[in-house]
Amino acid sequence: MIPSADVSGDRGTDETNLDESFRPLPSNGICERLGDKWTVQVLWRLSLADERRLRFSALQRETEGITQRMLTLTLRNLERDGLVARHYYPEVPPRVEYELTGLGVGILQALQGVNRWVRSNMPVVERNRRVYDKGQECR
Amino acid sequence: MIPSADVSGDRGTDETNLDESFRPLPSNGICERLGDKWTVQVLWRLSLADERRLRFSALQRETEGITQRMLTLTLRNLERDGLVARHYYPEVPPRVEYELTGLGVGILQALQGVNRWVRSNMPVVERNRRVYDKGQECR
DNA sequence: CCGCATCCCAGCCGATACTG
DNA sequence: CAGTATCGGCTGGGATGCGG
Repeated sequence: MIPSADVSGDRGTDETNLDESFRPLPSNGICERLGDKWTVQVLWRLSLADERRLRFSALQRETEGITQRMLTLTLRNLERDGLVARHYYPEVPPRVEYELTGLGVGILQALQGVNRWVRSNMPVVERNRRVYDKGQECR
Repeated sequence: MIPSADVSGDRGTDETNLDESFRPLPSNGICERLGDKWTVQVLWRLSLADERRLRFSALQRETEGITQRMLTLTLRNLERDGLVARHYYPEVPPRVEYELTGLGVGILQALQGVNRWVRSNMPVVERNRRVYDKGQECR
């Protein structure tokens, strides 16, 4: 479904504007991860932490609505990708802390563009949706 | 009939580095859309088109592996959000063309950061995954 | 040519209960 | 405290067929 494996990072010298600047598609690979329900939220929470590390329970408390199961799964995937580091302290009771890696910080920075776009344009999109739905309902 | 070009770019005063710069979370809203399997691919294909408009069939041909059903649904959602404009010509046989709106171009630009990140860092992530999986299999 | 309707399955994700 | 295990619902999305 995508020949994703051979990206051979040939430096990102170019672009900022449209036209010829899109060579590869941003899709798939990481984007699957980012598409997961909780991934971005969790990364974001980690980036906001006063201390750079957060305990599992703190992370759950601060991530509105996430279940223990999903937090575990999300963190496992992020750890596997190398975006988050897990620190395990075999005490009693056990303590586990998570922190962003350099890679994790990088992807959050890469998401800033989307973040800004959403902040300025989400209201427009929502209006568009209402208008569209309005137009549909009387058929 | 399209609210296209009003990407009122309200200045990008802030950011570039982490710490205090993340106020709102990028999650949800549009991100649900972007998380859909085909959304980004389709937007990307539209941006690559020599002519700014593409017929449904052309879009399907150029989007590797998408089904008719999913292309229809994806385009409907993008149209609803105002990211894509639909042009219907009631000929026989019918012809329908799609093109990016200003909003659609804008979100693609916003995705450039992610695009670049993926290009430079995806190989690292894939290596991380292999290492992690290696470490897991012998338990 | 374009797209809707139907059927159906895989997997995500939530709820809940159990361990070290 | 920080998981793991299990069950089950819901929905995204593929396959196929029909209709204007």
